[in-house]
Amino acid sequence: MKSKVIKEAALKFFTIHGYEGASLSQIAEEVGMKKQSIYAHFKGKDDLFLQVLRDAKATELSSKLRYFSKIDSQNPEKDLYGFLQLIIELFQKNEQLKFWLRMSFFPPAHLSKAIEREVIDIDEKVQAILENKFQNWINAKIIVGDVAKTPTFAFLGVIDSLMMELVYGNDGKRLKDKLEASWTVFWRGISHQ
Amino acid sequence: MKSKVIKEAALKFFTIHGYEGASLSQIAEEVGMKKQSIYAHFKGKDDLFLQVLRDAKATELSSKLRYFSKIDSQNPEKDLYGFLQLIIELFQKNEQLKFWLRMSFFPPAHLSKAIEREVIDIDEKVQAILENKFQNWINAKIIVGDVAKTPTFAFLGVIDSLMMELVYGNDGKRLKDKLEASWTVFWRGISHQ
DNA sequence: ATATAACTGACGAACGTTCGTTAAATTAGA
DNA sequence: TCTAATTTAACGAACGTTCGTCAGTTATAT
Repeated sequence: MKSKVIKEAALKFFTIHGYEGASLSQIAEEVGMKKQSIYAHFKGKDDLFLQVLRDAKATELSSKLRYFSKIDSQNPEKDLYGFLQLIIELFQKNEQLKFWLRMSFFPPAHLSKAIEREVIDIDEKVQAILENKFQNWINAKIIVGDVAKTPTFAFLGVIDSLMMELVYGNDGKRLKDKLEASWTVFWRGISHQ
Repeated sequence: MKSKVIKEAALKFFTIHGYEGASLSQIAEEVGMKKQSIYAHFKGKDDLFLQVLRDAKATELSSKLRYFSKIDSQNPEKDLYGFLQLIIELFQKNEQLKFWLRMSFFPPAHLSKAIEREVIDIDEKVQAILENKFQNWINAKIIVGDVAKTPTFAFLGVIDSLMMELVYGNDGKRLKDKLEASWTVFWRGISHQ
């Protein structure tokens, strides 16, 4: 109960200030208690951080898996663009994806190994799903190409650029323009014409 | 002279640990002196950081401008792919681009405004150059499209995804694969066929 | 001799963490 | 059901350490 509130505050400050920049006293103050009281719920700063990390991972993974299981996979144009919109939605609905992104690329040094493991775990799962779907679309001659790896990696690149735009600031116009441009060129690049 | 060595050490630790995670004593030890001696060269941590930031900005901007002034702009396939390779080279030659990337997206909170100004400054310059070149290529019917903004933003997206891959780790194979995939799809997406 | 750059020493503040204590909530036994 | 024992969650105080910073002093070099 209370530990959930602490984790929410921790998520916020870890996201804004990073691991080193976020202090337990800040987090505790946000919740309305003293920093010592955090130790009644967590073994220390690392423990708190890793629990926040694993929560964020679980949220992100389940969101993506749910999306892939929901779609019928017969219309790549709709399915893939919908996936990009899902990411935008995830980013704006909660802070977990932004936290995840920050820690994926700039982890606290003494926890980088543990973080890397979690990141690779998600990345491989998503990549495998996408590669499978692209292979089916190629076989069905819905999109062009011979190996599924090319559109998969290119699409992962579109996702990366979208996330960079999301984290960059909240210029909604610019986000929309860049997404539209990347998507237009990407789709033209993998579809028959 | 010595302040250059200090800035190099500072660049290293700011890049690895971020502003809050990097300490003056670490930096001084790397150089072989006491942290108090840094104050003979810089007014404080912020001053050191901002000078490192502006050095990184200058390096990045001049590298990119030099590239654009060097090419003949008659062969977009070669020019654009060459620009991507320039970025890889910049990333591996010095740490400044990685530092720049980290601080662009996750700046220390109390300096975020000053950093944002510098980032926008570079971004706008590069974007303007690219947009101009793309417009010329469109007019010469070398690439498809009606408005230059679309390929420009899409290419900026490819750059973003490339940088994410560069910062992600040093799996050279994966970097090569993702770059090749993104480039293949991007080029097919903007070229006649 | 003057200026520059390094040093030692010390400062207040903040950090994460541990301790012992208190008060409230929960459980156990009669 | 009433009481006693236990657990939980918060607290103030303090720990040792590190942080960035400043003042005064010594060494180096022009």
